[in-house]
Amino acid sequence: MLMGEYHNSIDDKSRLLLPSRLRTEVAGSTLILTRGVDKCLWLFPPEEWRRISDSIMGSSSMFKSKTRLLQRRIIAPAQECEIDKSGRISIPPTLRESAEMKLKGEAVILGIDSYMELWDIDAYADYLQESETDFMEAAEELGELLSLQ
Amino acid sequence: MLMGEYHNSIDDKSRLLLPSRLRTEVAGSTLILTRGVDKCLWLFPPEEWRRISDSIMGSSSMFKSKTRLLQRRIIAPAQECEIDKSGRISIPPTLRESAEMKLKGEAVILGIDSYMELWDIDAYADYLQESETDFMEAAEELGELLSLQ
DNA sequence: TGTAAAGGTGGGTAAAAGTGGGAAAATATA
DNA sequence: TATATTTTCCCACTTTTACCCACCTTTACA
Repeated sequence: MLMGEYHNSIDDKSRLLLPSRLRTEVAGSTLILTRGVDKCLWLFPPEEWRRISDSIMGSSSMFKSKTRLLQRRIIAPAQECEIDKSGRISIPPTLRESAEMKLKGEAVILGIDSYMELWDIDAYADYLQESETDFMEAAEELGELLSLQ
Repeated sequence: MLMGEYHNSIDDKSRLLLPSRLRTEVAGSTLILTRGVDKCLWLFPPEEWRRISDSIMGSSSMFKSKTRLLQRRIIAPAQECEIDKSGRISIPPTLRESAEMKLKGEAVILGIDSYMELWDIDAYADYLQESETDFMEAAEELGELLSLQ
């Protein structure tokens, strides 16, 4: 299970080192990188990506507007990427820019169960701050849910 | 499977380079270009185009107004186009203008499973912004779908 | 605390991808 | 038929990417 929050920097060739703790959790050297919901990138092992993309593509038609939205925001931006011999992935410029990640900038890498999230460090700080109230609410709801069990 | 979001520019001869990653996925050098739903162009491999056009023409009659609309918006504007030796297609001016794409302007190329979408970069940014709320909704629904599996 | 191994960083180089533009061919115009 | 305009084809140049290797830093352990 992927876990952990790490801060690594993107080099001037748009490469990002994946922490070795996370690397050992994913089987092969191929991952799927795409735009996430919110201002971040998602990084999936291939089988996990297949689950997501199948459920978007499966029940859908290019003639439905919600399908097209999901296809354009999630499916289309996706890229296969290889982990190089030093454990880095190379982030295509279009994807990097969509998450406001800068060359030579600090990135946050989150391990979340079966996938990873990549954030620009400032964008992530902003996100956490903006959503503090929502987080408190969510925590309350979770508390109620748990006390019922 | 076609995947990826790319930004290339249209040159002053109305030519657009198709990213090599997408080119390798389509078999031949002939593609069908037509107007898409929303302010974009659709680019199909011939067999995929046949599927779409058959399904529009098949279930329909020229004496139904909605059929005529689909025929006029999707079927009629379609053009065959060839990929040249440098991997570019030449976009006919009428189609280019229907998607607000400018000479020497930046275009967004989306790979979506079995076809491609072409957008003017500003028009695409506008589209994404306008549909942000819908996207969040669609993402929530997708989340519920996935958690049931 | 020395040494080896693993983890992390930077950069050089060759190949591939992308860009622009000239010349020839085709089409249109006078 | 001569001239102008557009389109197509091709070539050369520039930029980007992929791949590799060397080295520096941290960690683990004797």
